[in-house]
Amino acid sequence: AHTSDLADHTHTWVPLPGERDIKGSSGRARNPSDSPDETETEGSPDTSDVLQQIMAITDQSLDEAQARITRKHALNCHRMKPALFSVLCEIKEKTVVSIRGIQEEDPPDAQLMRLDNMLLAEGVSRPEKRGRGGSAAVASTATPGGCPNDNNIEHSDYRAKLSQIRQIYHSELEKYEQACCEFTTHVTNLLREQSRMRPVSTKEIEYMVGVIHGKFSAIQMQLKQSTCEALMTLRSRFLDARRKRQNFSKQATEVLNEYFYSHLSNPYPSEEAKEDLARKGGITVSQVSNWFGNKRIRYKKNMGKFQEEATIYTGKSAMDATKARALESQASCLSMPSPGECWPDWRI
DNA sequence: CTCGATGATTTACG
DNA sequence: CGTAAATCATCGAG
Repeated sequence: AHTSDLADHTHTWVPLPGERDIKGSSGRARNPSDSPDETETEGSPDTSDVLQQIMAITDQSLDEAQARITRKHALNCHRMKPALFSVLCEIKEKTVVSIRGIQEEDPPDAQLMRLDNMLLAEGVSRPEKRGRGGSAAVASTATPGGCPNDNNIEHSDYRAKLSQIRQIYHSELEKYEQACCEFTTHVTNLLREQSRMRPVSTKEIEYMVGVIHGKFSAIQMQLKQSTCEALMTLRSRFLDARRKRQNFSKQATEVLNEYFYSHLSNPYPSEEAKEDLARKGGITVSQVSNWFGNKRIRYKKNMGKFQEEATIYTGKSAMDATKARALESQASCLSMPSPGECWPDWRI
């Protein structure tokens, strides 16, 4: 009888003779952690259209204004003009819609900051200057430039697409910035022009400029959102790809099995051994670790299944005669239900 | 398509 | 941290 007084919970996984494998009896409810909403929204489709329309309208307005410039001039020189102007001033003073409530725009700022942070974290955002919205607080956490601890070399594909996204992002951003400037100039000129006809204070012009900037920053936010979406799509796709499995090459399997079966008594390769195996097999160290983890557990679970494989690979490297005896004993208990002492005590 | 093999991920433990 | 164990998700042969 196994004196399993409080059978220590250590990982000495030598199965005791009497114990059967109680597999799967701890049925755990799987949590449906799937995110079924993988919306495939492509880039920023309509923003540039909108922008174009806005610009078109502006141009149109300007053209019309120019077309009627003669009439304006006539109006300007009309003798009643000063009187009318003052009347307008008077009216305006009475019905003054005070320009307040300019200071909203804060609620969406949280989201904007979130997006910005994400873009920054992903390296899409350059350390660009951003004046608006009081987001100056976010600064110094970002790694400036360097960031040499990027350990994954095999991400070149990912990086390529990332830089593509970044490029698109910046070109679009620049476009918007430029459009914003142009539009602002247009409006400013327009208002200045009209200020000769009706009372328009510089303060109001500034306000309008502020409004315009607000609108454009909203567009920018849309841009950022689109970029974030693209980013997330790319990332999820890439992570999925990482999860996607590709069988190792024959060479890798060979090398791994060779090590495993020639170190059956202690199949726990050291870090150096792992590196060596990784190099020989053309895989990464963590893949080696994964492989050994899987191999150990699966070998233990069903040793009979690996008999053939074992003989193959032990025959190959033939070196460890002392370890091979473990194999011999296993061969005798082929498909017997008591794998008991067949197990050497791995892990000393 | 099914189904076992298998690489990767997650969870829990010391 | 590294590992065991369970589980996921794909591969690949039939």
